[in-house]
Amino acid sequence: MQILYLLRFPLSNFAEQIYDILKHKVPAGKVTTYKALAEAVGTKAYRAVGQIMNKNPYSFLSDKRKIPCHRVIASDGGLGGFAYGNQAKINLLKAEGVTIIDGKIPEKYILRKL
DNA sequence: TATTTGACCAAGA
DNA sequence: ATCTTGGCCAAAT
Repeated sequence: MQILYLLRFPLSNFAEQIYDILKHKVPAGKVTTYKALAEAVGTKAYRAVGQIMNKNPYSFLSDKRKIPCHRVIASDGGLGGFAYGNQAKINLLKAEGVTIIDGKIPEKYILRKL
């Protein structure tokens, strides 16, 4: 059954690495950036990271693996996007203790090196 | 194989 | 503090 799941949601090595790093190095109460994730894998594909978050098969709603894609924000402290709507992203972050000031995430919450 | 598409980023004649 | 522009590159088409 595991194999069927993988066939249904084939992961490139790139996406898999991003998910893994995000899942293991960004705890609740902290956030990271698209850029930091890309760099952690040794690439400048910042935008590709966003696409991967958008389409990730491990929806935090339906899958137990719960890749915390709501903890990924833009490099300038802005929210970035969220597949289920930005308000949902804000709510999740707030629930984890991340306060948003004036639409931006304060620097103290951001992990820029992974 | 070629072109288009982004939840991006940095710089600014 | 905004807005624009050119660059970036994996995935999707």
